[in-house]
Amino acid sequence: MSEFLDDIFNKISSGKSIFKNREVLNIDYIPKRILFREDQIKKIGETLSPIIKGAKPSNLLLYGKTGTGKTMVARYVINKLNDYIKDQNTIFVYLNCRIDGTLYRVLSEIGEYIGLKIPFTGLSLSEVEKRIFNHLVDKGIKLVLVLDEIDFLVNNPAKRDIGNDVLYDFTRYDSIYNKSGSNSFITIVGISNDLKFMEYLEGRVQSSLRSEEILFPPYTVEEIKEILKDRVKEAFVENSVNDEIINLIAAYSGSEHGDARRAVDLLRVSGELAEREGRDKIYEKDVQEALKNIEKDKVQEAISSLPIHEKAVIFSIATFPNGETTGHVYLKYQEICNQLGLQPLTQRRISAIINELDMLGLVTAPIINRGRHGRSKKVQLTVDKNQIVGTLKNDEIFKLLFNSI
DNA sequence: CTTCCACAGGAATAGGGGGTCC
DNA sequence: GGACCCCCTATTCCTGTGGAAG
Repeated sequence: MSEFLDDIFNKISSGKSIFKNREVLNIDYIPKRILFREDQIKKIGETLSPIIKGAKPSNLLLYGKTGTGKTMVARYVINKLNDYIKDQNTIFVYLNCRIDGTLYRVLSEIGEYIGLKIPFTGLSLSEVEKRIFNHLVDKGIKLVLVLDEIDFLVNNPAKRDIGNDVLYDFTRYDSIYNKSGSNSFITIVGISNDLKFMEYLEGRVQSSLRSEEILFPPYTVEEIKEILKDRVKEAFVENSVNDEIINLIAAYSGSEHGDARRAVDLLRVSGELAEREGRDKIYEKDVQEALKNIEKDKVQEAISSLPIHEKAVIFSIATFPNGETTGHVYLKYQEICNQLGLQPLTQRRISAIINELDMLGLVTAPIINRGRHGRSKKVQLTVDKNQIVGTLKNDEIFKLLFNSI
């Protein structure tokens, strides 16, 4: 047992690492020079530049799919801009609306950034908003608010109205709320990878929010290669990653829609695999292995963090290799609940859970019409069944199910 | 051309858990 | 302590619907 560990640790400590600077491969690393995004950087810079003189820049929207560099570019420009700003009361706030989760948390986070203590629950949204605005007016703060994945504030039908209301208030702050002559303002930089995002926005919010729009196209495979080369130079010891490996990674990750984040991630994991074996070079098999690992980790993480009923549902789905209708999945689910001693939820709820699993990318659930046989969803696993079973075997409650078979 | 299946998915509601404010 | 707030899960009730079977 302990020789095992010694073995691993020895390899790492004695063998010289193939990494020179691992940090370069982190998701939130901002490189010193950014490739293939000059136009976007320029445009954002120009739009925001009035703030250097204390004037309000117009609002801004950044569009593009995942891994096209939106976040990185936004942060890059803001960091640079910060160097030019002497005014204590000019504040840049970056936050990710999806990670914060709810509108309330987004607001309280904003509050925190501008030096306001907002309890993490208990207040009404309008109260939080009022406090933020009052504080901004009092201190004369100039706020540039970068809202990453801003679509999360309005793409939830249940909360769409509230999301729109709050965004509207924020865009209106300068003219309505702040009439007392202080020169405080709010500029919003929205980032979205959902191109349908606009449909969720009410007209009144749209017009003020989208005064400037900047598109981030997917990277081409060639561009991804260049990006990878750039990172390799900084991150790895010389000669540990050759061009073939770079081409391979670029091909794997770029073919779909030019996702640079995925490419860099793949590079990092490949490197880690090679390092773990004490090698000084990345081989092709490392990349393949890394590809598998990334997928596996994602699935495992997604499933193990699921609530118990959702686990039961996905397990039910997993028993039908060719997809099944909601009704049959529900019957199977009830069966499983009985075996586990669980009170089954209603079908309505299961239907919603299936949709949630769909959103997580674990299943597909397109609606199908079977005429006389009604209308349903054809629910099918998109990941390997063995991964589901494997993960659930380690689950405290699901273990019972497998032991009894 | 009509029927009618097997659900989808919206709306209203409840309740429990987190809290603040006065 | 009471009024009130947000968040999330879940229930009940409901109306809507594409197309094979008749």
